[in-house]
Amino acid sequence: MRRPSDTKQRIQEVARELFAKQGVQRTSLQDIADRLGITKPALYYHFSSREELVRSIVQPILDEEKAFLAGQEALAEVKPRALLEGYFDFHYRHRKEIVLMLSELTTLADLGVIDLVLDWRERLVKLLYGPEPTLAQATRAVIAFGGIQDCTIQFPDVPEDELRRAAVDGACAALGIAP
Amino acid sequence: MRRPSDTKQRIQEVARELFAKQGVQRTSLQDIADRLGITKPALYYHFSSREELVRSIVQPILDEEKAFLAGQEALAEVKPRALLEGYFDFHYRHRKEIVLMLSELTTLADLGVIDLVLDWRERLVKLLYGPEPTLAQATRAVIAFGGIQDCTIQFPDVPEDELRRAAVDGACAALGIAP
DNA sequence: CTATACTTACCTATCGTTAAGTAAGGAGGC
DNA sequence: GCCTCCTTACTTAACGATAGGTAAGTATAG
Repeated sequence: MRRPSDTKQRIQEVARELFAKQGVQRTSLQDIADRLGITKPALYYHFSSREELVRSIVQPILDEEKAFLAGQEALAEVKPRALLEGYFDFHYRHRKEIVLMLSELTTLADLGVIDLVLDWRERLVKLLYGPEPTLAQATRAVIAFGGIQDCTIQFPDVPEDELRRAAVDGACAALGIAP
Repeated sequence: MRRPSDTKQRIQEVARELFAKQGVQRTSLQDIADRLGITKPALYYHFSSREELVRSIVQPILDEEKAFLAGQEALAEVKPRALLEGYFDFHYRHRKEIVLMLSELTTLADLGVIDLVLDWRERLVKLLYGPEPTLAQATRAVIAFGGIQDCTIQFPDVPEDELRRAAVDGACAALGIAP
């Protein structure tokens, strides 16, 4: 037996980097292989297809968001500020991958990302305002959650703690609840 | 002489539709030509390249946003609510094209769209809070403007007037100003 | 006759993917 | 210590499909 290599992880790192920089669609397997100093078919030793490589990067994040939502829904009572903070933390942690997901939604349509994102928004609103929110409530929620997400992307140089406070305060103001 | 045709406009209509539905990158010239019942090289009679076709759809919107911002900056005094309403109207009017721009930012990197969008955000913040906004002010602005944009995309079935009131009210709340 | 608005045929480049071959190196028998 | 075997981790070569793009020819209407 030969000892295992860390090539699979390195492929994912390079893919993440290139996907974020130049887009999923515009990144060819050749680009990734060149960057690693290996050949294109070598990628097929580690991933059965290009799609599997993309999925291996995106899927864990989708699963984590799913788990976060399920956890919040299981609570007897939702605390809005805690929900917003959890939402911020998740999006801050994965901001790079989230940028690439948002900036190429159509590419990831095969993975069902679009429907998932729409579904999340709906469930988040319901967590705050119950099953039949008014238009005013729904718009406030879109502004608050969308705004938090935007903030994690928009201010790369601000320390996490400081940004979390500012973003969650802003979201609270949009929702009309005490910070 | 033969009379001019409206084919050029029809190409743009079909392109807009397909770009929005399946993405810019995933839409080939063949797709567009097939949909119109003409051949691929016929597109080259009306547009010198694929990129020129894409640009012909995106550029007018970029120009309009630029003009909107310049107009607001030329005002002696900026009225926040009026700024938010103007921002809403612009984004509502072009929401289809804006979806395709946002959902494929990397594809449009050649057109400089990413830098433009970042520049706009900066100028919008400065319109509200002057040249050196605090972090709290900058995050509020991102939440407010990003939120308005999200609302124009998120609620396709809500009448424009109703949505404008709800979205702008929500943005005002995020900014902490009277609706 | 001439400009318009195409079509037909074809080019080259690149894509994801596969088949087949190979160097490296630990495991097990002797 | 050495040989054999098998797995790991690749490489080389090539495939078919499809992309954007071009050159040359043609039907139509003023």
